[in-house]
Amino acid sequence: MTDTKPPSGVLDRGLLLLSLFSMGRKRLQLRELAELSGLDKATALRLLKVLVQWGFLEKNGDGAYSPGPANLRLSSIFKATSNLMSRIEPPIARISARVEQTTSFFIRSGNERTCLARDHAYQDFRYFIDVGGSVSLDEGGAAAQLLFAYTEPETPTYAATKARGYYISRGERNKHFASIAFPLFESDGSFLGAIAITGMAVDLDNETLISFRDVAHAEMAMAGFEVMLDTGDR
Amino acid sequence: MTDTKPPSGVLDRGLLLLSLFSMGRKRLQLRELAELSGLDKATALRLLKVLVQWGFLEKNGDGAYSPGPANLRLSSIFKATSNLMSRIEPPIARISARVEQTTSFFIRSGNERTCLARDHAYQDFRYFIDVGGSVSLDEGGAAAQLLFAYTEPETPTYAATKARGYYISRGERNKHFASIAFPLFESDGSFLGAIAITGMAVDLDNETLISFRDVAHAEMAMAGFEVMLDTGDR
DNA sequence: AATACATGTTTCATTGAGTGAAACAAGGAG
DNA sequence: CTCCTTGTTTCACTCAATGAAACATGTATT
Repeated sequence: MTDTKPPSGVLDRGLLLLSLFSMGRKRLQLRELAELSGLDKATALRLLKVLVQWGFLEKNGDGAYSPGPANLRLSSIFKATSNLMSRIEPPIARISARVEQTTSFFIRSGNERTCLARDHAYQDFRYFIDVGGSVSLDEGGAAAQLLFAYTEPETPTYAATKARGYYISRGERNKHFASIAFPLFESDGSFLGAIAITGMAVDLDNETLISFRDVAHAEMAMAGFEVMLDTGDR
Repeated sequence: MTDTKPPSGVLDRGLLLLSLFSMGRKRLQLRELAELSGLDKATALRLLKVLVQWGFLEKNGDGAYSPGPANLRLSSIFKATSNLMSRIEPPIARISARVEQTTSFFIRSGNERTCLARDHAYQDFRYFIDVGGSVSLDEGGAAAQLLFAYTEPETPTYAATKARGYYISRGERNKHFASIAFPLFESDGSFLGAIAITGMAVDLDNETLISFRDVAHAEMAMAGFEVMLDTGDR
């Protein structure tokens, strides 16, 4: 119920409070925020006032807090700036067109995965979260497993995933869907996030999914990204 | 050149750093951030590290900072939560359709105005900033004048604008455009922001603009907003 | 090459801003 | 009316934030 970490540093604590909000917890009141963050009520209250003052949160009539308009402002600057997003959208769209399935790019953001780019091919499922949306990593899915493998301390399971280079999930989040996820690296070898290709489980056996990965690898490589880490064979 | 206020409070300072970014200043380096905020280099550096750690900023290859993906996350929660935005979009769209001009809703956010909603009617000018975008109030425009009038201490000029109930600008920001802006209030009488209707100056004489305001007033009233403050005639 | 300059990073003694327990206030529920 | 929950204010103590200075690194200028 309670998080086990009350972080030190005023700014850390403020940003922690902000980060407690998610699509699943859009509105939180003082008590919940204090509980989830592990902060004292008085401390949380003081920080919240500042966050409201700057428009990063807003206080609703019933006393609950929710994200404010300042985030919209910064988000649109982020979109305009992020060369990652403008670089990644074209190859995502091409992969999506070639495999005729939904292709997404996820990054880890705290303990959630955020969808930075997505192309739906011809399908128009409303099941999928939108760009900018995020879900807890604990809810699983191929992309979540992959993000864990590359951002958590190494375990045998994670090491296996990394050695394999992809993760396939069937019915993990929704029983009718199947996904393959694989890592994406910057050209300097730094880990960026997970590409996931998702479609109806009945259409996609494992062999097909792996062939999709090959298609995606080729497109991403052409766009200047790395898809496999050098294992240092020199 | 330098801002005259180095605010106290660690969280304040951190959020100040975030708020320095705008569509006009998408990327800032440590020196600029320290200068603009009035903070010591060392202090700014420490705060920036935290902001990067949580994904609110990211450090680009050349050492410059820019807003990070955490903003995208919170922005999409904001959009999903803000009943203001979901309430205001339909009437904006209807006004836009009826007057066949671009209709926007601006709020004041610090010393800038942020576009919370917009409908372009049939036009597709790329001149306009997007939803979420913001520009300094000092750059003027009808919406800026109106936001000033309702959020700054009263002066004769501001009082006149409030008494009139609208503000018309011609060629203030761009010589080919003309706008009319008027205030929007919550049903409890609290000030929300400015509605602005903008189009080509040649098409829009003042009489036309004022008739647009009447259209907009009717639509906004139907959507449950107040458009004029009671002058207390009881 | 050598020098000067601009920008980023680390260190450390000082102190004042942040902390949290407790008391207080304001509702709501039973 | 009383009990319980949630939000707000107060205040003495102390730890985390501060900023000057030294250091590192990189980029122009001569």
